Amino acid sequence: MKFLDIGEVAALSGTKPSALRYYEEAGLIASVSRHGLRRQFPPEVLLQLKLIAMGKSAGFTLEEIAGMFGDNGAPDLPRDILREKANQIDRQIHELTALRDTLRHVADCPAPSHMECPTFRRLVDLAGKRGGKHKSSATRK
Amino acid sequence: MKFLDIGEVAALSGTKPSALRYYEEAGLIASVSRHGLRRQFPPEVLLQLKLIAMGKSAGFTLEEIAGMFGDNGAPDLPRDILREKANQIDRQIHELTALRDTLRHVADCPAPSHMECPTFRRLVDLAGKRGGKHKSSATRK
DNA sequence: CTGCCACTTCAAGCCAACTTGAGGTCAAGC
DNA sequence: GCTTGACCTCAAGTTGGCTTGAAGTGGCAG
Repeated sequence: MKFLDIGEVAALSGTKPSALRYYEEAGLIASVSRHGLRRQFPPEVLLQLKLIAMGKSAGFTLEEIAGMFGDNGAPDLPRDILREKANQIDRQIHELTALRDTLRHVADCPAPSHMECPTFRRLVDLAGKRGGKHKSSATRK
Repeated sequence: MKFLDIGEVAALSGTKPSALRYYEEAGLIASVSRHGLRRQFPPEVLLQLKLIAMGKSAGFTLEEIAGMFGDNGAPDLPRDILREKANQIDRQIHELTALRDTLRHVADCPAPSHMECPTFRRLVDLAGKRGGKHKSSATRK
């Protein structure tokens, strides 16, 4: 069994050792044993880290990510919850698409003030149209 | 001219007054005057807040967002920078799409361990393939 | 056997993005 | 003309996600 030192994982994944320890603490990854004091990570951890990176980039908190992928590293939840997460992400994709298109439009639109440009307004309107829950703004307390 | 009280803006946008003041402080939005002590916001601020929300959901910091949209509220940057931002977002959309598809696949795949499932691995691999800059992980100091 | 150096723990620090709280102001309705 | 309540300021607190620093440990090359 070829296990990995924290430094190797760091090098291979681009994640700093301190962050890796933090992730282990938070239950997102797990080392299988110790070699002396040193954590030994199974190679799968690299895949898990990729998933974690994806989740972060999706705007999920580490806690949400931890909930999304079980201790074993692979997604491990009731199917309908997974689907709900997927839909959440889908909504976000739509928002991002609108933002991307808005920026692209602005980069090409010759109008003096974008606020007046109907295309601009339509694009922006198009954004928020999706129910708008996620973990944002006005839902707390 | 019908200007808006901070409370009205809050109600209409779903952003708390404290956050609005914070945004003003940070230069993301601007009030046009005061009525007594009270900030008076132009209606455009609602559109700006939508753009800000989009930017946040895209994972940009407030500072980046402030840089993306000029004081006037509309995007206001050299075209190639706007295009670069748009491409950045595009990359993120690809990542999110991969994550969404991964979750959906897992929700439907009957394999006992996803780590073994080739479809799963392919989906995950598909994610990171895009150069991977953005403001993530291994770029700091 | 001796160092070296990559690791270890633990506490404290840091940044972003807000929120909370105390104490104050002021225009509008009664 | 007084109260009320939505606003104000400013300082401090909170949360998430790490990083940094000090002090210690232990496998392995020489």
